[in-house]
Amino acid sequence: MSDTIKHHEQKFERKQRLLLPSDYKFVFNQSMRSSDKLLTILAKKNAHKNHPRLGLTVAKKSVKTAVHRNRIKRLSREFFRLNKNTISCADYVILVRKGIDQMSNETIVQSLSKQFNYLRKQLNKNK
RNA sequence: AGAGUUAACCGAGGCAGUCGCUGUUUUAAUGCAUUUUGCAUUAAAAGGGAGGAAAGUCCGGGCUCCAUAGGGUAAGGUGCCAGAUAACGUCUGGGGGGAGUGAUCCCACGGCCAGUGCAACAGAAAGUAAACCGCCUUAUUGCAUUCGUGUGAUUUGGUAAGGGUGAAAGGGUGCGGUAAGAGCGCACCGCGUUAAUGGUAACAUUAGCGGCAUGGUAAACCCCACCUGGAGCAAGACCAAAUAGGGGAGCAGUGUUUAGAGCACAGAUGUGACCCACAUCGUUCCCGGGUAGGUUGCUUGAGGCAGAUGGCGACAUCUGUCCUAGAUGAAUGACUGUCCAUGACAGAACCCGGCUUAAUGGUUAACUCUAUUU
Repeated sequence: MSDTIKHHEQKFERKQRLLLPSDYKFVFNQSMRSSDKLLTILAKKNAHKNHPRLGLTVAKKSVKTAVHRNRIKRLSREFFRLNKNTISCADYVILVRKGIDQMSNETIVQSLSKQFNYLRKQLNKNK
C-alpha cells in the first residue's frame, strides 16, 4: 500500500505543468528569481493551486540544436519529478542561458538543485 | 594481400534492472445521457513510440481555401535526344565533350551568319585587319674586288614563312611552288556545305563539293522552344465561456386606473464636503456573428514486403500479405550495473517524390588496378 502511494507521488502529470500563455505571463510578472551562469528560475506563489507547477523556456537563440534543447527540457522535468516533495508549492519557469548545451547532465542537475533550495528558503521566509 | 570504384543495408552502441512521459487496445469502477449502448474521468494489464539525413526549405506534387470562359503581356524558371513519373530542376537509357592505366566519374550541353553591348595592359596592327624587326625586290650611291660579285646607306614596291607583343595575330602539318612568300597548288587533319546510309531522335559513318568565308563572350542584354494562377495545416472545418456591442421577444417598484397604455413620483451610479443641479442607467430569455479555449484536419499512403509477368532500364500491371510515431509549451527520457570496437551528424510537427548540406563507423555484393603464389 505504501508502495503505490510512493509511485503515485513520483508521477509528473499534466496539471503539474504550465500549459497556457496566460500561466506564463502570471509568473513573469513580479516573480522571485534565482540565477547563475546556466539558468534562471522564476517562482511565484499561486493561491489557487496546492501543488507546484513547472514551465520551461529554452530559446533557440541560447541553444542552437533541437537535440540539446530536448535534453535540457527532459533533464529539468526529470529533476522536478524526482524532487517534487522538497519543492515549495508555487509556479516556476526555468529560463536557459547561452552555453548550457556545452555542460554535462551532472552539472546541470547540480545547478537546478542549488537554485530550488535557495527558492524554497526565500518562499518560506515570506510566509 | 593492398589500393580503389559503384550499389544496397544497418546505425538514440548492446544487454539487464528501477522510476517516469505519450498514443492505441482490452478490462474494471464512477458520473452523465440512454433502446441496444455512447461520452467523460480514474485505475490496471498488454502492446507501440524519431532519421538517413527527421535538417536546409532549394525544386516538384497531393490536400485545403480564394480566384478562374478563352487568349495575350509582364515576371520567374527550364534548356543535347528519347523515355519513366502524379510531377520535377529528379531518375533511366542513349548521343556529344572532358578526366582517369582502369572499374568509373564529371558537364548550364539551344542560338553570337536578328540586333545591341563588352574585352585592362602590351603590341606596328585586335575583326571591313595590320609591315616594328626580318625576308625579297626597284633605283641611286659608298666601300671592297680574284671584275663573277660581295657588303653598307637611302629609296620603290612585294611578303603574314621566321622574330617580338598578347588570353587571342584571321585554319594546322608536310611537300611542291616562288624574287621572297602566300590555300597559290596538292595530300592528310580540321571547318563549312550537299547527298546517301544507319538511327524514333540527339547524332554517327561514307562519298562529293568549297580554298576557308563563320574569332571569343548569351550563369551580358537578348532571340527561340517549353513550363508556371495565388496563398498555405497558424490551410481549412466544427463546438464555444466571459465582457462590450447588434437583432428579436417577454416581464418590470409606488401612485393614478376595473385592467392596460400614458403620466407623475421614486430608485441606482458618477461629479461634489453637502444640498440644489447636471449626466448616465431597466431586467430576463432567445438569435446571429465571434474572442479566449477546445475538437477536428492527423496519419491507410502515388504505403511497405514477397512473388509472377512486361521492359536493356527508370518503372508498370497483377496476386498475396502486413499496418509500422502522431505530440500540441509540444511524448520517445533519467539513474544504476555490466560488456565491447568507447558510440558521428543530429529530434517527427499535414503527407509524399527529389536535390543539397552535416557527419561517422560497420556489413554485404559486383567490378577495376597493382603485387605475390600456383
